[in-house]
Amino acid sequence: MPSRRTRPRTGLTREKVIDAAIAYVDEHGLAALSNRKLGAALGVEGMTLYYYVPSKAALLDGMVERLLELSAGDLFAAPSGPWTDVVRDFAVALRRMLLDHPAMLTVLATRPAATPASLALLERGITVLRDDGVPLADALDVLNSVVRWTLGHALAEVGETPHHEGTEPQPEEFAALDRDTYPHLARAFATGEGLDSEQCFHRTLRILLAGYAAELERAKQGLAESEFTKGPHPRPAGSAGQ
Amino acid sequence: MPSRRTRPRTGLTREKVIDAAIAYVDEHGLAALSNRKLGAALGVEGMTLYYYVPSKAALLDGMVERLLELSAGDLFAAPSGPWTDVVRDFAVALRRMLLDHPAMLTVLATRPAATPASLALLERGITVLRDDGVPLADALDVLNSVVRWTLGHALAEVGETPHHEGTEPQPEEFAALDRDTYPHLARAFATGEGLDSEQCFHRTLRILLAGYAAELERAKQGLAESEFTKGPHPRPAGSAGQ
DNA sequence: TATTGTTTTCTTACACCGCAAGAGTTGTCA
DNA sequence: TGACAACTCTTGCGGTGTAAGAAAACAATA
Repeated sequence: MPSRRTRPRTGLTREKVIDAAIAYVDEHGLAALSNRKLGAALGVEGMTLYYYVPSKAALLDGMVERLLELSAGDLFAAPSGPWTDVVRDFAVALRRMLLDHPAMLTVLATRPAATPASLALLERGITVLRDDGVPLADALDVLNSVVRWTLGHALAEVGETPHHEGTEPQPEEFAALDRDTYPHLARAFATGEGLDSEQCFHRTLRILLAGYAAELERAKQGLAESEFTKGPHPRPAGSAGQ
Repeated sequence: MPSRRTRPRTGLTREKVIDAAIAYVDEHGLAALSNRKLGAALGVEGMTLYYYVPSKAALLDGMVERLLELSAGDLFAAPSGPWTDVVRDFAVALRRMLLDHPAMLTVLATRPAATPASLALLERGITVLRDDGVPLADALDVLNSVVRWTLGHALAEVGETPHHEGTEPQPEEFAALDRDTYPHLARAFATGEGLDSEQCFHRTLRILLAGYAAELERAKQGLAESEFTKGPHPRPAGSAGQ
C-alpha cells in the first residue's frame, strides 16, 4: 500500500523560505516563528525547511540579510547633494524600514551584522562621504553613529508601543500613577511635552550631522592653516578623542 | 517509606533568584538561561522558582529592574557641574555597565523599559537638567537621545566581539576578503582607521551634547531677544521640528 | 508532645521547540 | 526501464515553559 505521504514538490526555494519567514514574523511576531509553523504556512512539513536552511540561526541571519538587500534601494535613493543630506535621508529611510518590521528589528539588533549586504550598504555610504571630501575614519564614525542612533531609537520606539508579546498590556498608567515620585515625568505625560518620538529622532539626527559637519570643517580649516603656521595643532579630527 | 524528597529550605528570595539569574546569564549567556538550570545553580528544582517569579518574562523584567537598581548609584555618581558633563558621565557609566553585562544588554534592548527603576533614573536626570535651566521637553530629548545612542552603540559593540552564541566564530576574515568589492572597508580594516569603537562613542557623545547645548543656548538668546524686538522668531526649541 | 496550618519544595504531565538520522516519494535523464 | 538526484516526510531525542497538585519542612498552637 504505497500511500502518498510526501506532497508533490512545491517549488520551494531558500529565498522563498526566508521571505515567508520575514512575512511570518511581521504578522505573528518573532517569538511565534518556528520551523513547524513556518512549514505549515508554506504548505510543507517543518523539517523540510532544513533542506533549504541549515539551522534556525542561519534562517535568522538570512532574514536580516534579505531585508537589507530588499531595502537597499530605498535606503540610498538618490545620493546627490551634500553628504549631510544623503545621510539624513538614509537614516530616515532606515527608521521607516525598521518600524515597518519591528520583529526584524530585534533580530537585527541582537545579531552581529557583518554580512555582505550590510557591508555593501556601509561601503556605499562611505563612498558618498569620501566623494564629498570626508576622510575615511570620519566617514566610518558618521555612518556608524547614525546607524546605531537610528537602531537604538527604533528599538525604543517599538518598545513604547505595547505590541510586545509576553507581558501585560500595560495601559496608560503613566498619565496618572506618578505625580509625587516622578514630578517631572508626570508633568511630561500630562502635557505631552517631549514625548514626540519622531520629532526627537529628527532633531537629534540634525544636531548630530550638523555637529559632525562643523567638526570636519573645522579640522579642514585647521589643517590648511597649519600648513602655513607649522604650529602645534590638535590632530585633525581622525583622532580627536575626548 | 517516607523518603525525604524535598530538600530543607534554602532561604531563597525573589531577590536572590533574580540576582542568581543575572549572574548566570553573565557567565553562560542569555540563551542558556532556563528554569531548571537556574534552579540547579541555586540548589533547587526548576519548578521551585515559580514560587518566587510567576513566569520567565517576569524574571527577565525583574533582572532588568534589579540591574538598574544596582547600577543607579554608579550611573549618577556626582551630579555637579554643567548638565553636559553630568550627562556625559552618565552615558559613559551606562556604557561601561552595559558592556559588563552583555547578555543583559540584549534583554534591556528587547524589552520595553517603563519600569519604576528606569523611570526613577530618567526623573533624576531630568531634575539635573531642569535645575540647570533646561526646559522639560528638551531635557527629555537630551536624555532619551543619549540613552538610545548609548544602547545602540553598546549593542553594536557586543555584536562585534564574537562571543555571540549560535553562529560561526567568524575569524578575521575582513582584513583579507574584500579588497575589490569593498575598497574603502578593506582599507579601513587594513589600516585600522575608524575602527576604534570607544573613541567613536566618546566623539559622537561629545558632538551630540555640544550640539544640544548650542541649540538650547541659541533658543534662550532668541527668546530673550524676541521679548524686545517682538519680531517673528522661530519657536524656541521645544517644537523646533526637523 | 501531638496537631494543625502555612510555607516552601518537589513530582508529574503536557505541548512545544530545534534538530539528527534516515526512509520514502518524486522527478529527470540515460 | 533503470539509475540517480532532488525533495519531502517520519521518527525520535533532549530541551523548553508552565499548569496542577502532592509532599515535605517548618511555626504555632493545644
